[in-house]
Amino acid sequence: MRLTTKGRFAVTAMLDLAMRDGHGPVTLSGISDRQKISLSYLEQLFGKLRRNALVESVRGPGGGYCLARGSAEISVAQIIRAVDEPVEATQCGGLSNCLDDHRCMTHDLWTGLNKHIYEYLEAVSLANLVASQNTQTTDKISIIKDKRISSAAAASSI
Amino acid sequence: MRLTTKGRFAVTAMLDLAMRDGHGPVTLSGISDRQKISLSYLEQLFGKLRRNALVESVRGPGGGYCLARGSAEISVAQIIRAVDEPVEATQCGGLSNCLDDHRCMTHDLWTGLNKHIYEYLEAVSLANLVASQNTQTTDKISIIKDKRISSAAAASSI
DNA sequence: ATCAAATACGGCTTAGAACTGGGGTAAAGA
DNA sequence: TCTTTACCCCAGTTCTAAGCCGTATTTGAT
Repeated sequence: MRLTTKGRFAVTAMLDLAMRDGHGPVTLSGISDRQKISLSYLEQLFGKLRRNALVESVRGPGGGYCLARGSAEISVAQIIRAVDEPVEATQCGGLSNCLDDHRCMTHDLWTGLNKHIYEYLEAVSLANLVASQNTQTTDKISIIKDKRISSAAAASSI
Repeated sequence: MRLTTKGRFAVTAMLDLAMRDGHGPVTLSGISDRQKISLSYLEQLFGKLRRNALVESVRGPGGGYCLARGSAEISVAQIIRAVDEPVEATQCGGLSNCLDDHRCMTHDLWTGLNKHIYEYLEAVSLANLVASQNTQTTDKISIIKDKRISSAAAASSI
């Protein structure tokens, strides 16, 4: 699984949708204003999100986008997978044809890492994010504490 | 923290180094042959690794690169950080200037995610990888088992 | 002492991905 | 009919990924 700004933009936009869930369709220009993402880029991203059945669209005045399911049923992993078409992580290309020794030395490594990250992101739903958004104050305190502990790491803006 | 093929190439190359540690300098052209990474790209990557004090170079015939420390002292996170100069994950740019409500909605989200991934990669050293490389057979079995459990996820080559 | 080969080192160039911007068309409501 | 929206396409820009070539430096051979 790749982790780039593209996926983060998509998650940000979907979180914006989730926070307005139940109040009718949300327009892309609204998301563009609030989240400072260019409108045409949002159109491209939501094209993929729609084709992956994560959102539904309504045309015409008062139209926009809605979540295709409940926010608890949509994970961060699903969003990133929808917009970030997966590139082969290992050199072997597939799963089975890498039996010849060192050629796929790192196959196990990336398989394990991908699995770990994937499981973590799969466990985080939009509903989780909305909830943590609403308890922002207490969260921020705990995050500041964390930053102090691993200050060197945080400073380099990983 | 970004996760791209660039970082994976760097880890693969460093793992090649680690497996030959103690047998004198390792040439980039050797790594290029074994790992199928272009020589010029390796040169670029090792420039960064050297400037980040992860490897040491020896010029001239018989020269090459050695690990700057023991393989147990070098983590995957350090390698990725060395070659993948960090881009700002959040829109706020910094840490403190994002108090105005929804503008940095996703700040906490990415901070938490980055922390999680970083800690995982920080815990994996080159020595760990070399060790798992030597017990390859048993590892592969356990990985195959994992694949079966989350088969849908693995199939999409995350 | 000189030459040639091996190697690291650094600047330059190309391919592709990540965005940005604009135009036009279709649907739906006012 | 007019406006607002999604939807589609293409062209341009900027940045990263990846590859290429010239130069400096060391070593070994002559």
